[in-house]
Amino acid sequence: MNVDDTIETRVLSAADALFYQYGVQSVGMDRIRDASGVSLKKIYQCFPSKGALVEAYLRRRDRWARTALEERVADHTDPESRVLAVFDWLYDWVDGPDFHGCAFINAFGELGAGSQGVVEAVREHKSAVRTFLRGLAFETGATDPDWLASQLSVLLDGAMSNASISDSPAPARHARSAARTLLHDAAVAADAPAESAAGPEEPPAGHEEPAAGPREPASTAPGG
Amino acid sequence: MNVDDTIETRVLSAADALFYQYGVQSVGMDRIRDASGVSLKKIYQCFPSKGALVEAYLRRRDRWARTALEERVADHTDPESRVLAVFDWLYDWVDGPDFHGCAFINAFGELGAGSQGVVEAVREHKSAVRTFLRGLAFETGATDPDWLASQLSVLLDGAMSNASISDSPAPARHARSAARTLLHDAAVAADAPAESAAGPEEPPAGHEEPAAGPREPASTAPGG
DNA sequence: CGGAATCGAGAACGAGCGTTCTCGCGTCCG
DNA sequence: CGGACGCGAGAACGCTCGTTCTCGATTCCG
Repeated sequence: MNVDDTIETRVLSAADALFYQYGVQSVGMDRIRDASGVSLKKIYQCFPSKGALVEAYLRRRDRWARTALEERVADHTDPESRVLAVFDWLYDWVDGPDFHGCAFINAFGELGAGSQGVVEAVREHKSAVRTFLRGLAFETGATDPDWLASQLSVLLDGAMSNASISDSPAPARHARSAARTLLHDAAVAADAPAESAAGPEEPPAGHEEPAAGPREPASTAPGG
Repeated sequence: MNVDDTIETRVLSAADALFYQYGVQSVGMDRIRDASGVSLKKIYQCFPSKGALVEAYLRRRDRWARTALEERVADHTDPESRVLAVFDWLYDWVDGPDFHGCAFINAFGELGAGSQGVVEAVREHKSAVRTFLRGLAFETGATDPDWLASQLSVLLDGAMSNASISDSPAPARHARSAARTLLHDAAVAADAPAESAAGPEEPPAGHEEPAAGPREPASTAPGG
């Protein structure tokens, strides 16, 4: 169907579908051969090892997600709508039949402590998304676009995990409404920086430190 | 050292440390035998298969996280402080040297589509945490404690993922500040339900629907 | 003391996987 | 026409892993 129907593309498409649905370690090269119709010999000519194929899979996902995000955001001009468009895109993706969580979070959890290339690809993707969010946050005139972008990034990842586990798109809505509240709060703080809306003990600027208690979870953790 | 030093406990402790740090599929039973000092024969007497050991590991993590959360929250009486204590606990955990993300998200991503027991354990844990959050949200007098609890759950999971990937405890702070904003917003909405603080087009109650665009991500997705 | 049960260490077994090699078969250039 | 090359299908190899079996050694109870 596609004009770009090279061997590399066919292998990558099959690997993407299988890796994303079943996980990397559960999918063998023979399954990729069966799904792509490309012999093992040619697969290993394009990708010298399974690890290289995994990294190419992640880079492909990164390109896809970034362009999809940018296209979806480009439909809006209002800064708030542009931010919320991210979460609308998330909803549509999460609501689709073949959503299985964030491929990068999954790959990191599965192979994190053992594959340098995977760690790099995951970090690159997440930091690219956050950079993109930072630009959107800056457009809204938020007082601290970096902080707001980090919060939005937390919402994005959390919504993907929650949606995958609960098998429901509702977390995308929860994240969207939370994002809207954060946007309004940042805008309110930018309009009236002298005082926040509520809270009897509130430093006017900056984000206060967490009160680090004496507990050390590692000592009582099961992993200790 | 521990009084409860049964064979089962020693096996579970070793399995917990290894599964959590390296992932389930990357750890073989021989490594658990070496780490626990319990022979394979006795391990298989306690746990009839590796899958059973994995499920016991997840249940143990569930008990640990729930009791740690409850203890930490019990130190506070103010409803807002009780909610924020959850994120302070998260910060301490995430900041520890042996934090490797959420064991349940990791296990689900790794084994999700293939192990019924794992899926059940993960869903039980996540729904238990959300029930706990719902109780805290109810105490704050929020208009929609269910919705607020879902938002907090998204923040929790997102902060764990972000912290694990970025290898930094900062996402816990981002989540905490976002949680505080959401709390204040919910309280404001409860105090003055007629009108929200900002936004020219705002339904006063309920959470609006996302504008589902004509795009279908599955068609342009790499997995399609 | 004696036999029976238990135990730990490790071999064994079967399966799966990543990667490479073999072997026919078709194809293309001289 | 002919030989060298490329190709796909699949076997083969080496490794790992989950699970079970073997085999001495130890221990426990009558």
